Amino acid sequence: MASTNTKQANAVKTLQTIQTEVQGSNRIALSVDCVIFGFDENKLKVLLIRSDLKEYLGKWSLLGDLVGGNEDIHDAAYRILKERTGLDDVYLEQVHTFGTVDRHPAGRVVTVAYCSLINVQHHKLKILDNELHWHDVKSISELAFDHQEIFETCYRWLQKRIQEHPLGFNLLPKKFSLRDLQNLYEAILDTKMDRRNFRKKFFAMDFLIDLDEMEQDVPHRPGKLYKFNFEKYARRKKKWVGIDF
Amino acid sequence: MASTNTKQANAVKTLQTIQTEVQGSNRIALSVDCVIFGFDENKLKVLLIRSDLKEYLGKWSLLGDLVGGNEDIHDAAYRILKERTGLDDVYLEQVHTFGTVDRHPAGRVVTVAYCSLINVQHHKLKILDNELHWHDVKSISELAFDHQEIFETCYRWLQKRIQEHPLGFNLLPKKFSLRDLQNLYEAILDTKMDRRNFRKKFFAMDFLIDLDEMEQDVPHRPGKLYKFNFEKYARRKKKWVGIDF
DNA sequence: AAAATAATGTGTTTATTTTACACATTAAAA
DNA sequence: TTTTAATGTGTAAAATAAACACATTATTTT
Repeated sequence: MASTNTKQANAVKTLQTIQTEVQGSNRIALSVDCVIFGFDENKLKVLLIRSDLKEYLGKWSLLGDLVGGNEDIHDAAYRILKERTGLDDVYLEQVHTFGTVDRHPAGRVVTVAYCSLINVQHHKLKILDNELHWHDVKSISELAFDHQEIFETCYRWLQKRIQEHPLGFNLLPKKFSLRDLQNLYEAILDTKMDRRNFRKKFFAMDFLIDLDEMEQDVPHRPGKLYKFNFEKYARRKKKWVGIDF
Repeated sequence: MASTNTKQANAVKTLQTIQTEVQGSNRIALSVDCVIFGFDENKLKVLLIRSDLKEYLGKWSLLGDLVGGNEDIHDAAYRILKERTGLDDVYLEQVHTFGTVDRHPAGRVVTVAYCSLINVQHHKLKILDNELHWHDVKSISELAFDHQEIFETCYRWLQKRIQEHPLGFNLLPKKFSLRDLQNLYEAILDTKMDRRNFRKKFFAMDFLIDLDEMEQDVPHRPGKLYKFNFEKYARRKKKWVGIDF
């Protein structure tokens, strides 16, 4: 609870003083953990790796690594993604920082959780590591460290976020049908929606571009393909006040 | 961009190996910065302190401190609040972590930003530090370090958050009038609202308890006083899906 | 004491958004 | 050719949000 270095709270400090503190004994290992979501076979997946630690053998864990002393935390997250998935043009967003004292058996490690959404099809071409596995989010349990908590925080974040921002399209191929899109939302939110109202809603938003193409090789009547108009979305006038607890 | 310690990505590591890394050279100073909001004279305020650093003399900065090597980051945030405001039963929530390499002149310091909402009346009794000042959020500029960016991130967070959660009541006295509440929302969201619709909305939510008391010492017809029913709010059934970009 | 003032407190109408719901169409499969 | 299982579309009802005006009350002013 107590830190050693600021009981005389308001004395004016010199850069010298601060430097001493910053280089002092209470420096902490900082890591980044990535919760990498994918969407495959109409199920929401998360990419896990068998724990690095022999002590956690058999447990799955998030993809993480220490942040370099000279490395931006955001860069660290991208580095991990690149190393693990081979992808470098991915959606990535910081979610939360976990800083309890005993969360890591090796010592004090504070970790910053990032969420990433990737296109599994795209990724499959590059995956090469059989310690990695796409897990169905519905059957996640008993992760190593506090990764269960981190995962749950990120999953809740995704559920909320996807309702307010067009993140989900990062999980789909560039061209998708409205059924694909609805399956995605239903999988992430774990609910069923009315097909007609769902379509009406997205058409009304007017961010979908009709590609005048049809699905190929589907075992039923093919649906039309669309892509998301990110440019138009960026230019939207954002709606504002609406109190709703 | 590169860290030294995980190029052989998938080798199984022992606790020993990890410990070496965790105690290694890339440990980082971690700090917490608190964006403390208050509401006074119908204006949203933020509590700032003259920079600790002589080098930043004249600049205002957020209230922060290094996190102790054995201190939970959340505890660190509470500690700072307690030290600076004398208050310990405050609303506090983590917002974002800022981790660019050069954000602090004294060396590598990654900082976790927390937002706090406090009751200024309550706080005034305990304030004792004339290096501290409540600034109107509308006239914030040129803060020390990257605190301008941190502040703006937290302010946007508050604007969004207050529309979805009953945070705002932490800024008001326990007993408040509906006019107080509307003034609060108008100040935070920087907008005007229709009084009748505002009241209708909050009454419909049914989380306000009518105290059967009136305002005292106001230079006009006194309004009724209410308090927020946090217990009932906690038991609400939360509404769910509603896609709206 | 009366009149003027400046706020509180309330209700209705309209527009918008959301929900519920059913049938025709198309391509693949049988 | 028939069957099947999906796509594609429209409308009515309900709920929510927005626009809007007047009576009431306590204070202040005259």
